[in-house]
Amino acid sequence: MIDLRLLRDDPDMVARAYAKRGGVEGLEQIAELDATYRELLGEVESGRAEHNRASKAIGRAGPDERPAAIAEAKTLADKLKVLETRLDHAARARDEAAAYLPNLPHESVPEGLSEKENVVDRHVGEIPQFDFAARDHVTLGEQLGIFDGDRGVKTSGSRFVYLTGPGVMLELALVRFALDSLLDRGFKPVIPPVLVKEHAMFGTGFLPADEHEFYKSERDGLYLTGTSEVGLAAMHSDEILQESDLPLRYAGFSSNFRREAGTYGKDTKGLIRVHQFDKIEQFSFTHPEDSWDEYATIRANQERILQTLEIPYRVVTMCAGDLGSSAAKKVDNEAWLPGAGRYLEVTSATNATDFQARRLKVRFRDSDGARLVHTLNGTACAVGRTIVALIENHQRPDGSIGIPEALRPYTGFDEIKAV
RNA sequence: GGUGGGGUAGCGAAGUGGCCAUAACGCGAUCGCCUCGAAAGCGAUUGGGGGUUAACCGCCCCCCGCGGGUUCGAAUCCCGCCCCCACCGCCA
Repeated sequence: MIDLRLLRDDPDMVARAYAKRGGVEGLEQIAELDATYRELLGEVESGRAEHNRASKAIGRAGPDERPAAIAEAKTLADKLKVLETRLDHAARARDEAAAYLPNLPHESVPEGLSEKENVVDRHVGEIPQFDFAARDHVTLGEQLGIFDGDRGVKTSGSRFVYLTGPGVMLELALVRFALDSLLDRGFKPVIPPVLVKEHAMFGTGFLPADEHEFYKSERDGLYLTGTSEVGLAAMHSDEILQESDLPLRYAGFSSNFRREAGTYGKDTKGLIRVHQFDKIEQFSFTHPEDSWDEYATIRANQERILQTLEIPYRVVTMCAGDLGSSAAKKVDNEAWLPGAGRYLEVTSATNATDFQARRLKVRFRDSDGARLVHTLNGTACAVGRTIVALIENHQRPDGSIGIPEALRPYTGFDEIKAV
């Protein structure tokens, strides 16, 4: 949710900002709905004031004045009821329309309407030069018993896998490694609920826009989250935090569930695009003035993890048209996959500014009263895709995988032997 | 799932149809007085959202778990839901 006052005070600025993302439909209507709402609100409020006065007068009235006073108050009450119904409709119409408005892109976000216009900023790390034909992660993974895709399909359908043997050890090692690299930087580990109420999905901006992306338990009215961001963001909903407690930093670990609707035929094998995967996620609640510094912190953590794992990657800034609904800015790191011969998104960092905070009502108190915080999220380690990048980049001619130095204390072994 | 009790400010808690909503009372917090300093004591202050305003002041509206209803008027009465506590049942 954006601040509708912005739309009220400077509609051109808002329209220009949205035009950068490809425009939004019905911006003028929303402005009109808002104006109608406020006009009605004024009428209702003065109606209520009048009625309150009449009503209170009854309490003080003597027995003979009472019937007349009651009759007068009743007339006012009836009139009010009609107005209040209209106000109610107006508020609903405005809020429903406004709920679809995405965040305003930050000025540093490049122009562009499709992912083709995302900007590659930098390349980091050595691309490995193999003197043998590099295998892709599907071949390596099934050969080495890291995962079992066929049985995943048997049990749960396509895009489900069993992670097995060394795959499990690798996952647990990566999780603990990523967690450790955040703990000493003030991130508190959290395993959030992955089944959440509608308000959490709405508050993070995944609803109403991306409904089709998520599994839902209709019977209980709960959604399976596609990222621990949801549980972490909602953790402080309806709270007023202490200014001195900011930034609040969390390292969330959870399984994530995505329906991957509309991706039929894309990455159907292996760990790249699955309905269920585990991930360590950074999430920060910050003072609004500090959120871009925090953004840099989160991104630095992401890059450090990739570098430490000796995975080459490039940094891609999303253009305005490719931003998620809550994002003012989004930057991805894409790992190079020597086997597949392409780059793969392995991390993503978003500054949602006050967009989620407004919907979730997460505020802090300073001398001006309660103000909205900013929220940010960024992958620390998406386990499945990191395993993909890791094994493709650290494969050896004989089909074994070398474990990067920094991960060995966590795996307890320094290679996955060829079989 | 059943029965009983409960959800009011940062916390505890009073209030069972108007004179009780910034809301009694107590605690905590902040500021001031006192003090060399502190404690004690005394005094003051101490919620959120919204409208009006260029902004401030002011004025007004809304908020007693959530949503409906009854009434001129609801924290208070009625209905539904959620959550907490206790016991029972069921399950690990």
